[in-house]
Amino acid sequence: MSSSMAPAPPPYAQVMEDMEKGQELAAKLQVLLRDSPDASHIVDQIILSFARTMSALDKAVLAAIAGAGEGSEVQSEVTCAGVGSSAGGKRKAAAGGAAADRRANCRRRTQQSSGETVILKNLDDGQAWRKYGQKEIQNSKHPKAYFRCTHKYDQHCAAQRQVQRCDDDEASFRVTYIGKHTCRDPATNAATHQIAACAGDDDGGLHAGSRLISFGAGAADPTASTTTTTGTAPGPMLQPLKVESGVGCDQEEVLSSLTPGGGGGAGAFGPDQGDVTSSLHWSYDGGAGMEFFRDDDGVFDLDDLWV
DNA sequence: GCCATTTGACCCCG
DNA sequence: CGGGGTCAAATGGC
Repeated sequence: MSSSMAPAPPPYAQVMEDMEKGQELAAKLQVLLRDSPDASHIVDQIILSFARTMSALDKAVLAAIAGAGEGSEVQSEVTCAGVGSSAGGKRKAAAGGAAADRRANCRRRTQQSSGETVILKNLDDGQAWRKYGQKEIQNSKHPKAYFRCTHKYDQHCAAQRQVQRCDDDEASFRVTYIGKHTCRDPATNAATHQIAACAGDDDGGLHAGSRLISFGAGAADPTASTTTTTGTAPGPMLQPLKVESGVGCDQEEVLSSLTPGGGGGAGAFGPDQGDVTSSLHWSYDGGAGMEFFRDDDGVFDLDDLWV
């Protein structure tokens, strides 16, 4: 967030300033509430919301300044889309030796270029993530875990996130969000419903329906894969949940059905890993007014700001 | 049996 | 060439 972004119009500066202030205050609040896992978690969410909003706003402004044109493709989405990748493309060339370049056409995202990085103590953000990889990172003590939206194929949701435990603060995680959720996850809604219960629950949050994992408090390794299965789509059939008008928060019917089976997760693994597939809580409606900053297609209603 | 996680291999980019 | 991101077979829980 370079404050030297000269052309930033007043409204933008104003918003950013307020956001930063809010984030700052939230951070302070977190210190005061560190005794309460629940409260701490909520503050995490608040901080995350601020971060995301600022990032989104920042990008939107940059794009606008760049010249209404497209050009600004900061990252070249990993699009292997059609190339029978996930569908039937089994790999297994290693053994044989015939390195079938199944990914020849796949383009990798340029580094972790764009994405909103935030430091969190809790990893559940209300979204359903599925871990697809983990890597030891060169200058880091902890590995980085890679997640994609559970509905990546279901609903073509491009959201991804990378989680890595901070080197200096073992209790915190550096979470990078890449892409936006374009899916409509039932679990999220259910979660929204649950949060209330969780909040008042002193049990640490681990509840029947809502698998809330509360980190922070216990010194226990937060990284342990407390697999929270998500209320993923019950079957191979993808439900027609996609919102059409894109507008509005996707919170309507609250389903109470959580994951049928799933779960799993090999129990054996050595090192730590900042992972945890989350599945509950609220979706970002908390920020109320913030919702209008983000749109389902990376299109921001700047008009409202530029006035 | 289904599905999420684990983990090593593969591949692209700097 | 090495690091980092992704894939997919294997593994294991429910």
